[in-house]
Order: sequence, then structure tokens, then C-alpha cells
Amino acid sequence: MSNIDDQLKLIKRGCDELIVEAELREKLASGRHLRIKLGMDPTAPDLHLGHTVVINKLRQFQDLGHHIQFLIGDFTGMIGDPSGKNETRPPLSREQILHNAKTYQDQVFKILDANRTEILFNSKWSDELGAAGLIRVAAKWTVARMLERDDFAKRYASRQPIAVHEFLYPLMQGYDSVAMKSDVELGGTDQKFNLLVGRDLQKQYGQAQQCILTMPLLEGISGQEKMSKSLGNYVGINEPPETIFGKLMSVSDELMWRYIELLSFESMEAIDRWKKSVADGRNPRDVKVAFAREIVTRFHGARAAELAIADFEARFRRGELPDNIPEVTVRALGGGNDIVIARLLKESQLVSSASEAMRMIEQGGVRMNGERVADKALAIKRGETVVLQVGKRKFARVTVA
RNA sequence: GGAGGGGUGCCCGAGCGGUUAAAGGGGGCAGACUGUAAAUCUGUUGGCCUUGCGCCUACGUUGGUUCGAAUCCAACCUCCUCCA
Repeated sequence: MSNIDDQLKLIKRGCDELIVEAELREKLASGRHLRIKLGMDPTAPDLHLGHTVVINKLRQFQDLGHHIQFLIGDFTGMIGDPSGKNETRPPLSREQILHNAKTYQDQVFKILDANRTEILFNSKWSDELGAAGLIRVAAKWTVARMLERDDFAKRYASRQPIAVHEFLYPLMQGYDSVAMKSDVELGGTDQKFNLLVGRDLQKQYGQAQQCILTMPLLEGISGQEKMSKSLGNYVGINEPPETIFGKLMSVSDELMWRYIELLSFESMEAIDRWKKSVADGRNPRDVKVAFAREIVTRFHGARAAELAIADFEARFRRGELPDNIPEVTVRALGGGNDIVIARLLKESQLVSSASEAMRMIEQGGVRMNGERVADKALAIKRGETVVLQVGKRKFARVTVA
């Protein structure tokens, strides 16, 4: 019995909501290996830390011996999940979806044990359903209930368009649970409505209802909005170790705690000790470094994490140049024997336009061979090689040809 | 099918004939400071070059009225609301 309490405690760590706890307790008590569902739309090829919050939870279920159903929504991805969006999403093409789905699996198995994970594609049963079957599923839900969903309600109230096919998304996601006979479905808090549709449909199809476990949405590295690739506030798990480390270090001291709670595998007790030590005057930077090291290690290994830390210290503490500076060759245009600094910066892609280059120079953000550039008319001769730096993060070793 | 209301820079959002490359906010970028790419403060945020108080693009699209339009007119596209 205490075993079940222990399981529940781990399952509930960091979670937003568990519906219905008593039911889950019953399922656990049955001693079966529960079928744990997590569905992801292959809408973008790269996973970021926000996605991993819920995958981490899946991992915990896996460690407890349960059966993991990792669903790739290749069918629903063509609809485009309207959850949390204020606008209609453009559907993806079949090719894009398949390509993305493949890259997903490699990334997910950095967290999950591949040998004990079942990968499913919902096109399998959705395609079989056909138009007639789809209509039968659609008949099991009403427009009024659909409009209960917060984002639909808001869009309806604020005169934003809702396309009819968007109503099909929650239905098809729910039908997945029927097809998979899931015991528990995980998702972000924004998925709550969709997950509940699954519960309801299972009941209508005469199945035991799945429990629902929602996880909080991770904020992006600049706080405020949730992490998303399109907002550019994400940390991709396939990004280079130095980038992951640096981005995590740029998270504010307050937000850092949220990241740690949702992403670290440290025990809650250990995290509480960290909090206490910072309250007692320890530099939050140290905790942030330890946490960033853990995450980089998870996706790139311990060795890469050490190098990333060393790189970070060298560059930002001591202002040294990074080890891997991209090499660029730029042609002096028009047969001239030199090239103006602004143009050189643009051609080497350190800035996006000559106007931006001018701005950077005016603001003192440009360095050549370590020296700040103040002269906007500075020209570099053909044959020379210089190290250019814009801001603290952009470097290039440029040769004028 | 009818009536009405919208479409502004990366996003939100002012402007409603000239001094508007377009207020304000968010975000981004840079600098200072630092404990870090935290916090805070400052600056900056369409492009081009011969860097001038220069030139070229820009306020859904296309035309028009004006010495002059994001601002007025027409048509079109598109979104929303109400009615049928």
C-alpha cells in the first residue's frame, strides 16, 4: 500500500492537476502495468525544454514499470491544434509531418528508454475511420460543449475566426484515447480540455475512463510567455552544449527556480536545500551553474557539460574569445583593394544590414581583433584576416579576398 | 443575400491632409554596471550609400483627388458582428 503512496507522490511532483486521483489510486492498486499516453504533434522538428517537462513525467511512469504509449499525431498534426492559440494554425503537409516525426523519436529517446516505449501514429486508426466514421465521432459532441473550451470561447467572443475543422482536433485526440485504451493521459495545462474529451469519449465507447495528469507550461527563457520556438525564447535539446548552457544562465534568478522544479531530476529535498542556501546568502549563480550542468549533461553528456562551463567562464567572466570562431571569407567588391567595416560586418553575417552595422559601431558594440571600433569609415585591406566581434556573442574570423 | 465595423512597423496599439520612418508599450539588440547572457540604468530598433539634416521603400491591394495622403475618394481582397 505504501508502494502506491510512493508512486502517487512521484507522479504528482510538479504536476498541475490530477483528474481523478482516487481513480488513479485504484488503477495503481490493480497492479497492472498502466497504459500511459502522451501525444505530440510533429509540428516542428526540434523539441525544446518546454516539451520535456511532460516527457520527464512519462519517464517517471516508465521507471515505475508502466507501459508508455508515445503517440505521434501525424493525423491530428494535419489539422493543427488550436489550443492556446488566438488564431487558426496552418496545417502541415504530409511530408513535413513525417520528417518531423522521425526526428522526434531520436530526441525523445534521450529521455525515455527506447526498448520499453511503444511508438504509435494516429493516422493508423484515423485514416481507417474515413469521412463516415469521422461524422459518427463528431455526433458524440455538441457545439455548445466545444465552445466551453476557453480559447474557443475567447475567440468567439472577440470576433476571431474559428474554422470548423478546428473543432475536429479535440475530437480526434479524444478518439485516440479510445483507440489506444489509455489508462492515463499526460499533457500540458493547455491540453486539459482535449484530455477531458478523451475521457468522455472513452465512456461513450464503453471503456474505462483515462485519468488525466496535466503539467504546467514552462515559461520561455525571458519569462512572461510560454516557451515556444516561434517566440524564440526556447532552449532546444539539440542545440550545442554551449548554447544550452548560456541560455540557461540567462534565465533570471527568480525564474530559475521554476526551471529547476520542472526540469531537474534532483529530489525535492535537495532543491529545498538549494533554496535555503541562497536565502542564506549563497550566490544564485552557483545554483544556476549546477542546474545548467545537469541539463547539458542529460542531452550531451558530462564531458560536453564541463567544456560548456569552461567556455562560458572564459567568455563572459574573462572576456576571452571562444574556441570555435566561424571562418568567413569576404570578397572586396568592385575590384577595390579594401572593404569598409560596415559592409564587412554585413557580408560576414554578423549583422543583418549595413544600417545595423552602423548602429552597432555607434553603440560601441563592434570589436576588431579585440579593439573597439569607433571609426565608421575604417577599411580593411584585401588579404588581411581579422577577428570581428559584435556584442558579446557573435564572432567571426574574416579574411578579405 | 442585407446592414455595419476592422486591416498600421517583429507583436500589441495611437495617428485620421503637411513638422510621420510614423506616439506609447512589449519583445529584440548594444553599452554601463555586475554575481551571469540575473537585476538595474542608458541608448537603439526599415534599407542603401558618396553619413547628408542625403536617397529609396513602408501604414491590406490597385487606381484616383491634392503642391502634399497612413490620413480624403473608388474598386477589389480579407476578417469580424448583427439580420436572413
